[in-house]
Amino acid sequence: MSLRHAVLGLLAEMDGSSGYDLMRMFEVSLANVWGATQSQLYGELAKLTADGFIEVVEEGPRGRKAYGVTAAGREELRRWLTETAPKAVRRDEVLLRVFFLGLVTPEQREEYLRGRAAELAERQAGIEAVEEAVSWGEDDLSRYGRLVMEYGKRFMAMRREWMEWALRELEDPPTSAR
Amino acid sequence: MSLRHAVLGLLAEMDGSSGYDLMRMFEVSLANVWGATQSQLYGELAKLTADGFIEVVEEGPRGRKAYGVTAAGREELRRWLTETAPKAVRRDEVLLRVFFLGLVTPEQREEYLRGRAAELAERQAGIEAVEEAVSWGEDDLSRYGRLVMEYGKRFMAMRREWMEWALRELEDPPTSAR
DNA sequence: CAAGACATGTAAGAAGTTACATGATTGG
DNA sequence: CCAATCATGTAACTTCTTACATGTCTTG
Repeated sequence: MSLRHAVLGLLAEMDGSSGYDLMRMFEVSLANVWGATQSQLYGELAKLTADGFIEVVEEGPRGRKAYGVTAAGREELRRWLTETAPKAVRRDEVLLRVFFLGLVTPEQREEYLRGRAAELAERQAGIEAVEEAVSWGEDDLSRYGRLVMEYGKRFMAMRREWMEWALRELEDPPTSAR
Repeated sequence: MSLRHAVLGLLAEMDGSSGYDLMRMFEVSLANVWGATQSQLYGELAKLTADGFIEVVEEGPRGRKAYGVTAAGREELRRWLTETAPKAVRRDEVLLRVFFLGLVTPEQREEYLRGRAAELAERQAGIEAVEEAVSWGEDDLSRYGRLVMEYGKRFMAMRREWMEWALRELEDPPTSAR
Protein backbone atom coordinates (compact mmCIF):
# COMPACT_ATOMS: atom_id res chain seq x y z
CA MET A 1 0.00 0.00 0.00
CA SER A 2 2.73 2.41 -0.90
CA LEU A 3 0.76 4.58 -3.28
CA ARG A 4 -1.27 5.63 -0.28
CA HIS A 5 1.85 6.72 1.55
CA ALA A 6 3.38 8.38 -1.46
CA VAL A 7 0.27 10.55 -1.72
CA LEU A 8 0.19 11.19 2.00
CA GLY A 9 3.86 12.11 2.06
CA LEU A 10 3.63 14.41 -0.91
CA LEU A 11 0.63 16.11 0.59
CA ALA A 12 2.36 16.46 3.94
CA GLU A 13 5.10 18.39 2.26
CA MET A 14 2.84 20.32 -0.07
CA ASP A 15 -0.30 21.05 1.81
CA GLY A 16 -3.16 22.44 -0.22
CA SER A 17 -2.36 20.55 -3.41
CA SER A 18 -5.09 19.22 -5.68
CA GLY A 19 -5.20 15.83 -7.35
CA TYR A 20 -4.00 17.51 -10.48
CA ASP A 21 -1.06 19.11 -8.69
CA LEU A 22 -0.09 15.77 -7.19
CA MET A 23 -0.34 14.13 -10.56
CA ARG A 24 2.26 16.47 -12.00
CA MET A 25 4.40 15.90 -8.97
CA PHE A 26 4.26 12.18 -9.60
CA GLU A 27 5.26 12.77 -13.17
CA VAL A 28 8.26 14.93 -12.55
CA SER A 29 9.73 14.05 -9.20
CA LEU A 30 8.32 10.70 -8.18
CA ALA A 31 8.23 9.12 -11.63
CA ASN A 32 11.47 7.22 -11.08
CA VAL A 33 10.62 5.81 -7.70
CA TRP A 34 6.87 5.27 -7.69
CA GLY A 35 4.66 5.58 -10.73
CA ALA A 36 0.96 6.26 -10.53
CA THR A 37 -1.75 6.77 -13.08
CA GLN A 38 -4.28 9.57 -12.89
CA SER A 39 -7.00 7.06 -12.27
CA GLN A 40 -5.20 5.51 -9.36
CA LEU A 41 -4.43 8.85 -7.83
CA TYR A 42 -7.99 10.13 -7.75
CA GLY A 43 -9.14 6.82 -6.40
CA GLU A 44 -6.60 6.91 -3.63
CA LEU A 45 -7.52 10.50 -2.72
CA ALA A 46 -11.11 9.38 -2.30
CA LYS A 47 -10.10 6.44 -0.12
CA LEU A 48 -7.75 8.54 1.99
CA THR A 49 -10.54 11.03 2.55
CA ALA A 50 -12.96 8.26 3.51
CA ASP A 51 -10.38 6.91 5.95
CA GLY A 52 -9.92 10.33 7.51
CA PHE A 53 -6.24 10.68 6.59
CA ILE A 54 -6.74 13.70 4.39
CA GLU A 55 -9.51 16.26 3.92
CA VAL A 56 -10.64 18.84 1.41
CA VAL A 57 -9.46 22.16 2.77
CA GLU A 58 -10.62 24.36 -0.07
CA GLU A 59 -12.63 24.20 -3.25
CA GLY A 60 -11.45 26.25 -6.19
CA PRO A 61 -12.46 26.93 -9.77
CA ARG A 62 -13.19 24.02 -12.15
CA GLY A 63 -14.10 21.81 -9.25
CA ARG A 64 -10.59 21.97 -7.88
CA LYS A 65 -10.22 20.41 -4.47
CA ALA A 66 -7.26 21.33 -2.35
CA TYR A 67 -6.37 18.65 0.15
CA GLY A 68 -4.67 18.76 3.51
CA VAL A 69 -3.34 15.98 5.74
CA THR A 70 -5.24 15.43 8.99
CA ALA A 71 -3.63 14.58 12.33
CA ALA A 72 -4.53 10.94 11.75
CA GLY A 73 -2.88 11.15 8.35
CA ARG A 74 0.31 12.54 9.79
CA GLU A 75 0.36 9.82 12.39
CA GLU A 76 -0.16 7.15 9.73
CA LEU A 77 2.68 8.58 7.71
CA ARG A 78 5.00 8.60 10.70
CA ARG A 79 4.02 5.05 11.52
CA TRP A 80 4.74 3.93 7.99
CA LEU A 81 8.11 5.62 7.90
CA THR A 82 9.35 4.47 11.26
CA GLU A 83 7.56 1.24 12.05
CA THR A 84 7.25 -0.64 8.81
CA ALA A 85 9.98 -2.03 6.61
CA PRO A 86 10.07 -1.35 2.89
CA LYS A 87 9.78 -4.44 0.79
CA ALA A 88 12.05 -4.72 -2.15
CA VAL A 89 10.02 -5.59 -5.21
CA ARG A 90 12.31 -7.16 -7.70
CA ARG A 91 10.78 -6.82 -11.07
CA ASP A 92 12.76 -5.72 -14.03
CA GLU A 93 11.49 -6.63 -17.45
CA VAL A 94 14.67 -5.49 -19.17
CA LEU A 95 16.72 -7.95 -17.15
CA LEU A 96 14.10 -10.67 -17.36
CA ARG A 97 14.55 -10.67 -21.11
CA VAL A 98 18.30 -10.97 -20.79
CA PHE A 99 17.65 -14.36 -19.23
CA PHE A 100 16.08 -15.54 -22.43
CA LEU A 101 18.47 -13.98 -24.88
CA GLY A 102 19.65 -17.45 -25.85
CA LEU A 103 16.38 -17.90 -27.72
CA VAL A 104 17.11 -15.29 -30.38
CA THR A 105 19.87 -14.69 -32.93
CA PRO A 106 23.20 -13.05 -32.03
CA GLU A 107 22.15 -10.02 -34.06
CA GLN A 108 18.93 -9.69 -32.10
CA ARG A 109 20.78 -10.02 -28.82
CA GLU A 110 23.06 -7.18 -29.72
CA GLU A 111 20.18 -5.12 -31.04
CA TYR A 112 18.36 -5.65 -27.78
CA LEU A 113 21.18 -4.46 -25.58
CA ARG A 114 21.94 -1.52 -27.82
CA GLY A 115 18.29 -0.55 -27.82
CA ARG A 116 18.14 -0.57 -24.03
CA ALA A 117 21.32 1.47 -23.84
CA ALA A 118 19.75 4.04 -26.14
CA GLU A 119 16.66 4.25 -23.94
CA LEU A 120 18.91 4.75 -20.97
CA ALA A 121 20.68 7.62 -22.66
CA GLU A 122 17.29 9.22 -23.23
CA ARG A 123 16.31 8.84 -19.62
CA GLN A 124 19.64 10.23 -18.55
CA ALA A 125 19.02 13.30 -20.66
CA GLY A 126 15.55 13.53 -19.14
CA ILE A 127 16.79 13.46 -15.58
CA GLU A 128 19.33 16.15 -16.33
CA ALA A 129 16.62 18.31 -17.85
CA VAL A 130 14.54 17.94 -14.69
CA GLU A 131 17.53 18.72 -12.54
CA GLU A 132 18.06 21.98 -14.35
CA ALA A 133 14.39 22.89 -14.53
CA VAL A 134 13.59 22.34 -10.87
CA SER A 135 14.48 25.14 -8.52
CA TRP A 136 16.28 23.29 -5.79
CA GLY A 137 15.74 25.05 -2.52
CA GLU A 138 16.53 24.23 1.05
CA ASP A 139 13.15 22.69 1.81
CA ASP A 140 12.89 19.00 2.70
CA LEU A 141 11.54 17.91 -0.64
CA SER A 142 14.49 19.53 -2.41
CA ARG A 143 16.98 18.19 0.07
CA TYR A 144 15.86 14.59 -0.13
CA GLY A 145 14.80 14.87 -3.72
CA ARG A 146 18.43 15.62 -4.52
CA LEU A 147 19.50 12.39 -2.87
CA VAL A 148 17.00 10.47 -4.97
CA MET A 149 18.12 12.30 -8.10
CA GLU A 150 21.71 11.36 -7.43
CA TYR A 151 20.60 7.78 -7.01
CA GLY A 152 18.88 7.90 -10.37
CA LYS A 153 22.02 9.13 -12.04
CA ARG A 154 24.16 6.45 -10.47
CA PHE A 155 21.59 3.82 -11.33
CA MET A 156 21.55 4.73 -14.97
CA ALA A 157 25.31 5.02 -15.20
CA MET A 158 25.63 1.58 -13.63
CA ARG A 159 23.20 0.05 -16.09
CA ARG A 160 24.96 1.61 -19.02
CA GLU A 161 28.30 0.27 -17.91
CA TRP A 162 26.79 -3.13 -17.37
CA MET A 163 25.31 -3.12 -20.85
CA GLU A 164 28.62 -2.26 -22.39
CA TRP A 165 30.23 -5.03 -20.42
CA ALA A 166 27.51 -7.48 -21.46
CA LEU A 167 27.97 -6.57 -25.12
CA ARG A 168 31.68 -7.27 -24.86
CA GLU A 169 30.91 -10.49 -23.06
CA LEU A 170 28.64 -11.64 -25.88
CA GLU A 171 31.20 -10.79 -28.49
CA ASP A 172 34.03 -12.55 -26.77
CA PRO A 173 32.61 -15.21 -24.47
CA PRO A 174 34.75 -16.32 -21.52
CA THR A 175 34.42 -20.04 -22.25
CA SER A 176 36.11 -22.40 -19.90
CA ALA A 177 35.26 -25.15 -22.38
CA ARG A 178 36.40 -23.59 -25.67
CA MET B 1 1.95 -9.71 -19.02
CA SER B 2 5.51 -10.61 -18.28
CA LEU B 3 4.86 -13.43 -15.87
CA ARG B 4 3.39 -15.29 -18.78
CA HIS B 5 6.57 -14.85 -20.76
CA ALA B 6 8.81 -15.61 -17.86
CA VAL B 7 7.07 -18.96 -17.50
CA LEU B 8 7.11 -19.59 -21.21
CA GLY B 9 10.79 -18.72 -21.44
CA LEU B 10 11.77 -20.87 -18.51
CA LEU B 11 9.81 -23.75 -19.90
CA ALA B 12 11.36 -23.29 -23.33
CA GLU B 13 14.77 -23.74 -21.79
CA MET B 14 13.75 -26.48 -19.41
CA ASP B 15 11.19 -28.57 -21.18
CA GLY B 16 9.37 -31.11 -19.06
CA SER B 17 9.37 -29.05 -15.88
CA SER B 18 6.44 -29.11 -13.49
CA GLY B 19 4.86 -26.14 -11.74
CA TYR B 20 6.82 -27.10 -8.70
CA ASP B 21 10.09 -27.15 -10.63
CA LEU B 22 9.37 -23.76 -12.11
CA MET B 23 8.54 -22.40 -8.71
CA ARG B 24 11.97 -23.27 -7.42
CA MET B 25 13.49 -21.80 -10.51
CA PHE B 26 11.70 -18.56 -9.84
CA GLU B 27 13.00 -18.60 -6.30
CA VAL B 28 16.63 -19.13 -7.08
CA SER B 29 17.38 -17.69 -10.46
CA LEU B 30 14.55 -15.36 -11.36
CA ALA B 31 13.91 -13.99 -7.89
CA ASN B 32 15.87 -10.82 -8.55
CA VAL B 33 14.34 -9.97 -11.86
CA TRP B 34 10.76 -11.22 -11.71
CA GLY B 35 9.09 -12.49 -8.59
CA ALA B 36 6.10 -14.79 -8.66
CA THR B 37 4.05 -16.50 -6.01
CA GLN B 38 3.08 -20.14 -6.17
CA SER B 39 -0.53 -19.16 -6.62
CA GLN B 40 0.23 -16.96 -9.57
CA LEU B 41 2.38 -19.59 -11.19
CA TYR B 42 -0.20 -22.36 -11.15
CA GLY B 43 -2.81 -19.95 -12.40
CA GLU B 44 -0.62 -18.87 -15.26
CA LEU B 45 0.16 -22.46 -16.19
CA ALA B 46 -3.56 -23.12 -16.46
CA LYS B 47 -4.10 -20.06 -18.63
CA LEU B 48 -1.13 -20.84 -20.86
CA THR B 49 -2.51 -24.34 -21.35
CA ALA B 50 -5.97 -22.99 -22.16
CA ASP B 51 -4.40 -20.63 -24.69
CA GLY B 52 -2.49 -23.46 -26.31
CA PHE B 53 0.97 -22.08 -25.56
CA ILE B 54 2.00 -24.99 -23.38
CA GLU B 55 0.73 -28.52 -22.84
CA VAL B 56 1.02 -31.33 -20.35
CA VAL B 57 3.51 -33.75 -21.82
CA GLU B 58 3.61 -36.22 -18.97
CA GLU B 59 1.89 -37.01 -15.72
CA GLY B 60 4.01 -38.27 -12.88
CA PRO B 61 3.59 -39.32 -9.26
CA ARG B 62 1.74 -37.06 -6.81
CA GLY B 63 -0.24 -35.50 -9.62
CA ARG B 64 2.90 -34.06 -11.13
CA LYS B 65 2.36 -32.51 -14.52
CA ALA B 66 5.32 -31.99 -16.77
CA TYR B 67 4.78 -29.21 -19.26
CA GLY B 68 6.18 -28.54 -22.67
CA VAL B 69 6.00 -25.48 -24.91
CA THR B 70 3.93 -25.86 -28.06
CA ALA B 71 4.82 -24.41 -31.45
CA ALA B 72 2.37 -21.57 -30.77
CA GLY B 73 4.09 -20.99 -27.44
CA ARG B 74 7.48 -20.78 -29.04
CA GLU B 75 6.18 -18.34 -31.59
CA GLU B 76 4.61 -16.21 -28.87
CA LEU B 77 7.89 -16.16 -26.99
CA ARG B 78 9.82 -15.16 -30.07
CA ARG B 79 7.29 -12.43 -30.80
CA TRP B 80 7.57 -11.10 -27.28
CA LEU B 81 11.35 -11.06 -27.35
CA THR B 82 11.76 -9.48 -30.75
CA GLU B 83 8.66 -7.44 -31.42
CA THR B 84 7.67 -5.91 -28.13
CA ALA B 85 9.55 -3.40 -26.04
CA PRO B 86 10.09 -3.93 -22.33
CA LYS B 87 8.50 -1.33 -20.20
CA ALA B 88 10.54 -0.01 -17.34
CA VAL B 89 8.48 -0.15 -14.20
CA ARG B 90 9.91 2.32 -11.80
CA ARG B 91 8.85 1.37 -8.36
CA ASP B 92 11.25 1.35 -5.49
CA GLU B 93 9.85 1.62 -2.02
CA VAL B 94 13.27 2.08 -0.44
CA LEU B 95 13.87 5.18 -2.54
CA LEU B 96 10.32 6.41 -2.18
CA ARG B 97 10.87 6.65 1.54
CA VAL B 98 14.04 8.64 1.06
CA PHE B 99 11.86 11.32 -0.46
CA PHE B 100 10.06 11.71 2.81
CA LEU B 101 13.01 11.45 5.15
CA GLY B 102 12.50 15.09 6.11
CA LEU B 103 9.46 14.03 8.12
CA VAL B 104 11.42 12.06 10.71
CA THR B 105 14.25 12.81 13.13
CA PRO B 106 17.92 12.87 12.08
CA GLU B 107 18.46 9.72 14.14
CA GLN B 108 15.67 7.93 12.32
CA ARG B 109 17.02 9.03 8.97
CA GLU B 110 20.39 7.55 9.74
CA GLU B 111 18.84 4.42 11.17
CA TYR B 112 16.83 4.03 8.00
CA LEU B 113 19.79 4.23 5.66
CA ARG B 114 21.92 1.98 7.84
CA GLY B 115 19.12 -0.55 7.99
CA ARG B 116 18.82 -0.64 4.21
CA ALA B 117 22.56 -1.00 3.88
CA ALA B 118 22.45 -3.99 6.21
CA GLU B 119 19.70 -5.61 4.14
CA LEU B 120 21.80 -5.07 1.07
CA ALA B 121 24.76 -6.79 2.65
CA GLU B 122 22.53 -9.76 3.35
CA ARG B 123 21.31 -9.91 -0.21
CA GLN B 124 24.85 -9.64 -1.45
CA ALA B 125 25.80 -12.63 0.67
CA GLY B 126 22.75 -14.43 -0.71
CA ILE B 127 23.67 -13.85 -4.32
CA GLU B 128 27.19 -15.06 -3.72
CA ALA B 129 25.84 -18.21 -2.11
CA VAL B 130 23.68 -18.86 -5.17
CA GLU B 131 26.60 -18.19 -7.47
CA GLU B 132 28.64 -20.85 -5.73
CA ALA B 133 25.82 -23.34 -5.39
CA VAL B 134 24.69 -23.25 -9.01
CA SER B 135 26.64 -25.35 -11.45
CA TRP B 136 27.28 -22.90 -14.22
CA GLY B 137 27.48 -24.73 -17.48
CA GLU B 138 27.64 -23.68 -21.07
CA ASP B 139 23.90 -23.85 -21.68
CA ASP B 140 21.94 -20.72 -22.52
CA LEU B 141 20.38 -20.33 -19.10
CA SER B 142 23.81 -20.42 -17.48
CA ARG B 143 25.31 -18.12 -20.04
CA TYR B 144 22.68 -15.42 -19.76
CA GLY B 145 22.01 -16.11 -16.12
CA ARG B 146 25.61 -15.14 -15.49
CA LEU B 147 25.01 -11.78 -17.14
CA VAL B 148 22.01 -11.18 -14.91
CA MET B 149 23.98 -12.27 -11.86
CA GLU B 150 26.71 -9.81 -12.66
CA TYR B 151 24.07 -7.13 -12.99
CA GLY B 152 22.75 -7.99 -9.56
CA LYS B 153 26.17 -7.64 -8.05
CA ARG B 154 26.77 -4.30 -9.68
CA PHE B 155 23.33 -3.10 -8.67
CA MET B 156 23.88 -3.90 -5.04
CA ALA B 157 27.35 -2.44 -4.98
CA MET B 158 25.99 0.75 -6.52
CA ARG B 159 23.24 1.02 -3.95
CA ARG B 160 25.65 0.47 -1.13
CA GLU B 161 27.95 3.18 -2.36
CA TRP B 162 25.04 5.52 -2.79
CA MET B 163 23.86 4.87 0.75
CA GLU B 164 27.27 5.63 2.15
CA TRP B 165 27.35 8.81 0.12
CA ALA B 166 23.85 9.76 1.30
CA LEU B 167 24.82 9.20 4.92
CA ARG B 168 27.81 11.51 4.53
CA GLU B 169 25.56 14.00 2.78
CA LEU B 170 23.13 14.05 5.69
CA GLU B 171 25.91 14.50 8.20
CA ASP B 172 27.52 17.32 6.35
CA PRO B 173 24.95 19.00 4.13
CA PRO B 174 26.19 20.93 1.10
CA THR B 175 24.21 24.09 1.79
CA SER B 176 24.52 26.89 -0.66
CA ALA B 177 22.60 29.03 1.82
CA ARG B 178 24.44 28.27 5.05
C1' DC C 1 5.79 -44.56 10.54
C1' DA C 2 6.52 -39.79 10.75
C1' DA C 3 8.58 -35.72 8.95
C1' DG C 4 9.72 -33.30 5.12
C1' DA C 5 9.62 -32.53 0.51
C1' DC C 6 6.74 -32.85 -3.49
C1' DA C 7 2.69 -31.37 -5.76
C1' DT C 8 -1.49 -28.79 -7.16
C1' DG C 9 -5.06 -26.02 -6.68
C1' DT C 10 -9.04 -22.20 -5.08
C1' DA C 11 -10.94 -17.87 -3.21
C1' DA C 12 -11.14 -13.23 -1.76
C1' DG C 13 -9.45 -9.01 -1.98
C1' DA C 14 -6.04 -5.27 -3.11
C1' DA C 15 -3.56 -2.85 -6.50
C1' DG C 16 -2.70 -1.40 -11.06
C1' DT C 17 -3.91 -0.40 -16.14
C1' DT C 18 -6.46 1.36 -19.98
C1' DA C 19 -10.05 3.58 -21.82
C1' DC C 20 -13.84 6.36 -21.58
C1' DA C 21 -16.33 10.54 -20.20
C1' DT C 22 -17.17 15.25 -19.04
C1' DG C 23 -16.71 19.91 -18.24
C1' DA C 24 -14.57 24.78 -16.76
C1' DT C 25 -11.19 28.40 -17.25
C1' DT C 26 -7.65 31.04 -19.25
C1' DG C 27 -4.45 33.15 -22.49
C1' DG C 28 -3.42 34.50 -26.92
C1' DC D 1 -13.22 32.33 -29.84
C1' DC D 2 -10.53 28.40 -29.75
C1' DA D 3 -6.87 25.66 -28.15
C1' DA D 4 -4.52 24.28 -24.29
C1' DT D 5 -4.55 23.40 -19.75
C1' DC D 6 -6.88 22.51 -15.65
C1' DA D 7 -9.72 19.34 -13.29
C1' DT D 8 -12.24 15.23 -11.72
C1' DG D 9 -14.18 11.10 -12.06
C1' DT D 10 -16.04 5.95 -13.53
C1' DA D 11 -15.91 1.18 -15.52
C1' DA D 12 -13.96 -2.94 -16.99
C1' DC D 13 -10.33 -5.68 -16.77
C1' DT D 14 -5.83 -7.71 -15.48
C1' DT D 15 -2.44 -8.73 -12.18
C1' DC D 16 -0.71 -9.66 -7.65
C1' DT D 17 -0.99 -11.03 -2.76
C1' DT D 18 -2.40 -13.73 1.12
C1' DA D 19 -4.47 -17.38 3.01
C1' DC D 20 -6.58 -21.59 2.86
C1' DA D 21 -7.04 -26.48 1.42
C1' DT D 22 -5.65 -31.05 0.22
C1' DG D 23 -3.17 -34.97 -0.74
C1' DT D 24 1.18 -38.11 -2.12
C1' DC D 25 5.69 -40.00 -2.00
C1' DT D 26 10.25 -40.87 -0.09
C1' DT D 27 13.71 -41.44 3.31
C1' DG D 28 15.57 -42.38 7.63
